[in-house]
Amino acid sequence: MADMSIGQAAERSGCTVATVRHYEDEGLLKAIGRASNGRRVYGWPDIHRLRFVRRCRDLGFSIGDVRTLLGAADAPSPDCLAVRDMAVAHIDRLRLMRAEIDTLERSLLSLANTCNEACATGRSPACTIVEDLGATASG
Amino acid sequence: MADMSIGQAAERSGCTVATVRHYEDEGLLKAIGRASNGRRVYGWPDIHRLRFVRRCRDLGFSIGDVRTLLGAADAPSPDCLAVRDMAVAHIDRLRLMRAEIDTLERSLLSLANTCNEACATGRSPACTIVEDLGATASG
DNA sequence: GTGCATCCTCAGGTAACATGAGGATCAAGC
DNA sequence: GCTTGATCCTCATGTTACCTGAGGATGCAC
Repeated sequence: MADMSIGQAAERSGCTVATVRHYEDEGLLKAIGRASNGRRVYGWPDIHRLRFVRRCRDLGFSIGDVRTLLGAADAPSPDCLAVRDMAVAHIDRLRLMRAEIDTLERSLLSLANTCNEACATGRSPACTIVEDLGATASG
Repeated sequence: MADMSIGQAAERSGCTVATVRHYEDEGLLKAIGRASNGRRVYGWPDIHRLRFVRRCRDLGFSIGDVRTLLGAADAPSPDCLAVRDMAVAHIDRLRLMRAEIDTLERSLLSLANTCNEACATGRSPACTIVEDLGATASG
């Protein structure tokens, strides 16, 4: 069950083959073995590491973040506090993103309503949606 | 007051100089005049167009979207319904993004709590945040 | 006339992979 | 043994929306 191909490693870690190679290029994996024919050989520890990276990326961490997290996880006594701090910092980033999204949604809704009211049955010269899009204000 | 340099155009449209040139390269601006010394010359219509593009980008539309929007706006009788449809479609995208952010935030919060509870006073071998990050589950 | 700011045109970098070229190898079926 | 299709390899380029820098010309103030 050990000694998997890159295709199997990709499937079992939830990555694409290209992504697995990319993570290796980025130095996120420990030395990957090669068979005599030159093909990469993966074991379960590699699969777990790939899943870790994949999950961190899904959580929105950058490759650089993951490098740091792996460094913390690889340490003799993992620095959980550093990991928690990165998580907390990332939560703050997510909240900012959500606030921006909320603002954008309100702007777009009022924009769309401009058209809904003026053009209930079709195009109307009274619709100002195009001009509104060009307005200077920031919403 | 007309005949502005690219620097002035950038300042008045809320873009950087590089971005103004980029939008021109992307074909989002109508033909920009040149002075005898080869420098670009902008008028107010160009500034308005730049603001339009900038605002659309801030609203999250891609350059391709903006191209479509400009096409609609440039038409003899602007197709406001097409513009509204793009706005509505974009609102849907924003809502999906927000849902993902909410999920990520919950994951990260429970992750951080793992550490908060186990390591109130410092690192603790009881903290599972590092292993939790590597967990397979997606929720 | 001496600087410094601004402008010009390429060219290459950024993030995180995806895609494709061109070629080798493997496993299955006949 | 041979063909066929899937998988693998490396290397190069594409994607998005710009940013940064090289190398050089110009404009404006003192």
